[in-house]
Amino acid sequence: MSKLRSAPTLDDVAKRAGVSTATVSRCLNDPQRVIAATRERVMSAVDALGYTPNFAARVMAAKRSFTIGAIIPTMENAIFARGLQAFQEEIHLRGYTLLVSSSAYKPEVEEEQIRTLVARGADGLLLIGHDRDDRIYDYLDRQKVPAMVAWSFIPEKRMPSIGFDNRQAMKALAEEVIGLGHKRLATISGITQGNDRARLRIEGIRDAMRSNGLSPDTLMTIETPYEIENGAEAFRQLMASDHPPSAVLCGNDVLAVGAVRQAELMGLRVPGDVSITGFDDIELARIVHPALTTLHVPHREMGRKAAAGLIEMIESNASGQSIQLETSIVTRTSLAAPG
Amino acid sequence: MSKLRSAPTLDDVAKRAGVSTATVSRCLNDPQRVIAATRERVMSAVDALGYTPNFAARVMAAKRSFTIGAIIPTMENAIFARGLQAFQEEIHLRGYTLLVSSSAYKPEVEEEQIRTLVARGADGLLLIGHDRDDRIYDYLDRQKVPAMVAWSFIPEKRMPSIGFDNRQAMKALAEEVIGLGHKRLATISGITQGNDRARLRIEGIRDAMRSNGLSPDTLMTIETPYEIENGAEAFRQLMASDHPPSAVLCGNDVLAVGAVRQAELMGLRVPGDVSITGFDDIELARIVHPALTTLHVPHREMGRKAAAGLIEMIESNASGQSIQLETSIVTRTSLAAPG
DNA sequence: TTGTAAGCGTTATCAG
DNA sequence: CTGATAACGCTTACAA
Repeated sequence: MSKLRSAPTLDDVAKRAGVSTATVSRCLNDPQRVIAATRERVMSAVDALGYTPNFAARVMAAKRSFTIGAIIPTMENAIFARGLQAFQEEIHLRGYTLLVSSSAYKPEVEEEQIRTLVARGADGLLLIGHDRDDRIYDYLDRQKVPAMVAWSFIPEKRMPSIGFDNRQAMKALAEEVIGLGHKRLATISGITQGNDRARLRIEGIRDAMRSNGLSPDTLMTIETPYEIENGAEAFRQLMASDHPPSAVLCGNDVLAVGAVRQAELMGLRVPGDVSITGFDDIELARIVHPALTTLHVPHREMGRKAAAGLIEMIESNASGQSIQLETSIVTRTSLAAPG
Repeated sequence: MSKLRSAPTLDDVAKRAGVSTATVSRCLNDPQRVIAATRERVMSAVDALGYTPNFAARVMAAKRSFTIGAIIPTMENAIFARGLQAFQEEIHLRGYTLLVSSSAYKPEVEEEQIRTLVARGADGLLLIGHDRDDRIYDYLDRQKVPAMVAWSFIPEKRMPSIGFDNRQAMKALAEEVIGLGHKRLATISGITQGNDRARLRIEGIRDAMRSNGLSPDTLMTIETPYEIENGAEAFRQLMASDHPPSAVLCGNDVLAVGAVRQAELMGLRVPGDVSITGFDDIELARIVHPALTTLHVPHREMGRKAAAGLIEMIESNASGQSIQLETSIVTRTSLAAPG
C-alpha cells in the first residue's frame, strides 16, 4: 500500500512525469540543463501534486541552505527592528531566508543560539557588536560559517563589521554638549559587560571631556539594562546626588526617554533645568516631550549593506570587508545651554 | 585519508567512544536508556570533539524539528514584539526554537512564508488573525502541520485561536466615548483587506453607535497602513472636513500617536478640541503627549498561552482549543467629554 | 543495554 | 540531455 497522503516527494513527481529524480531535481535547480519538453512535463507534475521540496533533505545533500541567521540582543525595543527589517528585505531579494533569534543580552544564550543556527545549516550569520568569547569565533572558523558584525565598526577586529564608530559618534555629541557650556556631565549607559557599543560610547564622552579641559573622572555613570523604567530610575538617582549634572547623555534613546519622563515627574524642566540626549534616533525620540536631541544612525542602510556584504562572503568565499557608516547629530529640543 | 577538518559527526563520536552510532544518538536524545558508564564515555567524546548534531539530518530522520514558525505582519512596530517575545520564551522553555518571519501585511508574502516554514520542517505555526485563503488551511491540513491563530478570538473559525474579541473590545471603548457625549465620531483604521482585526474594530464602533441611537453611517472612516505618518495625515484630512469629528477612535496606538502629533501641529488641543483613542496599549501610548486612552491587550499572556496551546497540539496531536482573553480600557488623558 | 542496518528526500558524480 | 546510484548524518525498529 502506498504512503498515506503524506507530502509528495521528488520521487512522486518523477514517477508522474515519467523521468528520474535527477531530472526533476535539475528542473528545479537549474532548469536550463533540461530540454523544454521534459521540463514542462515535470513542472506540471510538480504543481499537480503540490510538491514542495523538503528543506532538510536539500540542505543535507547540497550542504547549502540559503538561510542566514541573525542574533539580536532583543526584539522588544525598536533599536534593532528597523535595521533587521532592511537586512531581511535585502537577503530575501537575493533568495535567502532569515532566521532571527534574540539573546536577551545574555552571552551564554547568544552562544547557544549561534550553535543552534549553525547546526541548522545557516550559510552565514549576522551578529551585533564585536564583544564575545574567542571560542565562538574559533567555532565559526572551524565550521566555516562566515559572520558579519553590525552596529559597530572596528576594522581591526577579527570579524568584518559594518556600522559606525560608536566612540567617535558619542564624542561628537558630547563636544556639542560641552560646547554649550555644560560642565557637570552624567551618563546613563546600557550594561557594558559584553557590549562594546555601550562601552565605547562612554569612552567617547570621556574623550570629549579630556580634549575640552574637563576631567573624565567627574563623569557620573550609571549602567542599567535598556528599559524605559531603568532610565527613569537612573535619572532619579543622578538628580538626587549632591551636585546633580546639568546634562545627562544617555547610551540610547530608550534610556533617554525614561530620563525625560522622570524629569517631568520630578518637576524638572528639560532642557531648562537639565539637558538630556539620546542615541539611535528611533521613533520614540521624536515622540517624547520634549523631543530628543540624539544621534542618528542609518539603520536601514546598515541592514542593507550588512546583507550585501555577508552574501558576498558566502558566495565568493571572501573574507569580508568592513564598512564605516556616518552618523549625524539630530538637534531637537532636549538639549540647550545650561540655565 | 580522513575528512579534512570538517564538522564532527555522530560517527566520529561513536568511534572515539568505542560504541555504535545508535548509542551515541540515545545518549543525546534519551540518556536514561544508556548505562551511566558508557554515557560518560560518550559525553566526554562529544565535547572533546566539540560535536554539534546536524540539524537537517536529525529532522530528516526523526520527522520532528522542535521548531515552531511564526509569521507576523511586521517587525517594525512594537505591536507584535512583546507578545512574540513571550511566545518565544515559553517555547524555548519547552525545548523548541522559534523561526520568525514578517509578511509586511502582504497575503502573498505570508503564503510563501508559510510554505517555506513548513518545508523547513516546522512542527507548528503561529499565525496572526484568521483572514486568509482557504487554500492555505487546506495545505496545512494536508501537511499535518498544526497552526494557532493569535491576536483574534473567533471560536467558530477553522483554526483554534487565542486572543480577544476585537469587535466587543472596540465596542466597549466606543461606548465609553459616546457616554461622554460625543456624537460626531471618526475612525482611523488599518487596512481592513485581509485583516479581520481591523475590520472587526470598525464594526465594534458601529455596534456602539447603533445601540446608542447614533447612525453608524455617520462614522467617518479612513483606512491607512500602520505608520505614525499615516495616522497624522488621516487626522489632518478628518479635521479638514466640513463637520470635523469631536472624537477620533484609532485602530491602533501607532495611528493614534500620529493623530495626536498632528493635532499639536495644527494647534488643536487634545482632548480639549478633539478626543483621540488608541488600541493595544504599547509603550508609545504612555509616552506621547497627551498620553493615550487606549485598550489594553494582555500581549505577554497571549504569547505564553499561544505557545502552550500550540505545543499541546503538536505533542498530543490534539485539534486545539480557543481561548478568550480579556481586554480593559486604560484611561489616560487623550479622551474627555466634548468641549 | 547495545549493535546492526534500513530508511529519511535531496543533490551530485558518472556513465550512457 | 538523462538516468543510476552513492553520499549526506541521523533516528529507530529489530536483533542480539
